Amino acid sequence: MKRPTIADIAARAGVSKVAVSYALNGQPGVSEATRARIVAIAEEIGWRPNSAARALNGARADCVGLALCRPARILGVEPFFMELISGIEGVLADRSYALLLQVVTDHQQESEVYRRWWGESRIDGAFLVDLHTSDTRVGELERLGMPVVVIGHPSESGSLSSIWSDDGQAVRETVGYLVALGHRRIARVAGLPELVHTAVRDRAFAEACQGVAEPVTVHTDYTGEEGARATRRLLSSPDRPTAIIYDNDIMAVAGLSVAQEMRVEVPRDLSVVAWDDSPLSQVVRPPLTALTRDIPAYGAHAAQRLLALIAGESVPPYEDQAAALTPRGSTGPAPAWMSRS
Amino acid sequence: MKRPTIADIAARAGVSKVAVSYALNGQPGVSEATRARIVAIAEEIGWRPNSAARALNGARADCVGLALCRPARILGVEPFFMELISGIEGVLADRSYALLLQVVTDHQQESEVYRRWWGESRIDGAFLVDLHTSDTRVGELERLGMPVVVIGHPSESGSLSSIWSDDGQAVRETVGYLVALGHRRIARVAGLPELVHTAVRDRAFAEACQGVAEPVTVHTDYTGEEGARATRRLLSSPDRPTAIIYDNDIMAVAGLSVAQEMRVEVPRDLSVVAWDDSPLSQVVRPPLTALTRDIPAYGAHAAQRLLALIAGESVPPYEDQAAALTPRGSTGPAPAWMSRS
DNA sequence: TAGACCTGGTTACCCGGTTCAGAGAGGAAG
DNA sequence: CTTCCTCTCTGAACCGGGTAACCAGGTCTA
Repeated sequence: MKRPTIADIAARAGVSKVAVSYALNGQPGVSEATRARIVAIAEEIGWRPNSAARALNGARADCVGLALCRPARILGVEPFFMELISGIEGVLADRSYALLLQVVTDHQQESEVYRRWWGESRIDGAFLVDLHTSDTRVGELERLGMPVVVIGHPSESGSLSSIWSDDGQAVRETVGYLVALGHRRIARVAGLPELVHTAVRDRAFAEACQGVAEPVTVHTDYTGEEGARATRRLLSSPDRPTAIIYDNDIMAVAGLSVAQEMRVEVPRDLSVVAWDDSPLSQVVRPPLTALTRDIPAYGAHAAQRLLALIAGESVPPYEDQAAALTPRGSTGPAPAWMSRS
Repeated sequence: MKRPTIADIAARAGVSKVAVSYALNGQPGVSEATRARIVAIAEEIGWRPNSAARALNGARADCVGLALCRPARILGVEPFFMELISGIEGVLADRSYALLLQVVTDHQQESEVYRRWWGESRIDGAFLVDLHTSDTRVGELERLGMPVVVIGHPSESGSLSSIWSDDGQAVRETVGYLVALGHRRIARVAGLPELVHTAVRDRAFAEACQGVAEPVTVHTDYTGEEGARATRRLLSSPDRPTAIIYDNDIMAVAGLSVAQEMRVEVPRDLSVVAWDDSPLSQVVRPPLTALTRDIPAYGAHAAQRLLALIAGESVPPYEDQAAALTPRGSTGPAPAWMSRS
């Protein structure tokens, strides 16, 4: 049971291969009657174009690539990537584009994967995520000449097209809110320091606190364990913070547990803010005040841009909506003892 | 800057295309000296085989497919799939296999995606997950004649190869443990009832409780909200359960919050068990007793089997390790008032 | 009535790599 | 000195589509 080809259809319809090709691609050159006959036969024998044969003629691969360079244990925990992927998928599926995915262990391997996929014409373009400061991948991808959309800050994307959201804005909004509530010692449990968006948040955080609050930033690897450890250390310090901003929700939840374990009541003694909202933020007690972003939409925009790029359009950097603060039960006025200190 | 082809290499080396093909594929038919020269040139100009051209000759696509049929919001929350995928990736990456991923909205679309990928010879095989009772996809895939590994119970996999783990065993172990702790009213907040593994757990749960405890099962859609609602209802009933088993960890965490909100202390008044362990289970307070499975390993085994199947080997159904109970702080002896009831 | 122009179809060749049937060259055996 | 074999290497065909160029016949226009 071989796969049917256009030659089979041509034989059945009593026309040449070319007529079949034109008919099935909606090109002019065949009568409507013949076209209908050919389409009916194709339908009947379940013909599908062989993507390899098409690709050979320089056609699109109808596929884009994404290599993820994070350890599996973090990937599994952070909803961010799955949400991003499902957003990307939503757009790709409409255009029958597929997503080629590979988990890699380091940047060198990641560049190699992209080079291979592109070299083998398996993909028409790719996404680049988790930008590092002075990222080697940017240069490599620029050299390939492949359409790429960087999901990250344009300042580090070189000549590649990028999509980003203003994390600084979100930081300022959050700090402003906490300061208004009377908080003067605010800590941030941040993610990996080598990531560009961590650096952006770090800087914005320091600036936003300038003159109104004492900022403390602790870097972690995004896992709950490190989030818990950082929280324990922060809450044990003599001038402990009255508010903590966590760079993801899993760490915020971990921090919340540590606070409970240390008899620090949230939000009475400590306010907690989580970056990136997920159902998780809402099921814990108290529900977490969170920086909400529509991540699937973010992915969808990135996908649209990549497809436009592949179609040959020029795509300027695009700033997506910044995360917005969604106040819930985990934040409140700074504790009274603050004034005494 | 066109991609180099074997013709370019042939021209440079002063030999025919055929010699180049043989040389680069390690086939006999060229002298070692020529081979070395050709390989060196290929290396130098950065040649990569065009996968399309290879596929055209009936070669493998070096790619397998996975279509996920779950709403995005659930995908993002459940670590299961990301962990499964990273396990699959680990094996695929070693053999330079890629994973083609698509999120679909229903089974019909899913079958269509597989049919297209296979028809277009984009993939050499696929995984099938989230089996339903009397699943239409099984028949469709059998008809395609494509190598498929079903991640689910063999009884519903038809003639397709399958990999599964004995959820019944895990249920029995958990119920036995709870009964030994004195629990007599045990509830289960289960997942989607149409999924085969939910049905398997349902049955095993009913059987395990036979004669030793009163089982109650509530079905949900795996989200925290429904988990919370189910918990609220269970804890409000006059003969409320003293232990609840949740089908995933997000619902268990939600349930834990509901218990706290209702002043039901865990584990004093209520024991909680989560199915599938994740860092999340360990960061909440108290840490959750969980049914631990090595999901990445599960995915890895599935991938190995699929590759074997593609290689033409016959692959019998494979039973992976059952989930093992990892007791933590959320389970304890049944409350004293139990004896009065 | 001749030339230009559509219509519906064909032939020929390309894409990049694989495979198969030989063709020379060189060496060993008879 | 043949004959035969082996080792290298090549030309041609092929995989399944796409595309350019062309051609026969009918229609329109000058």
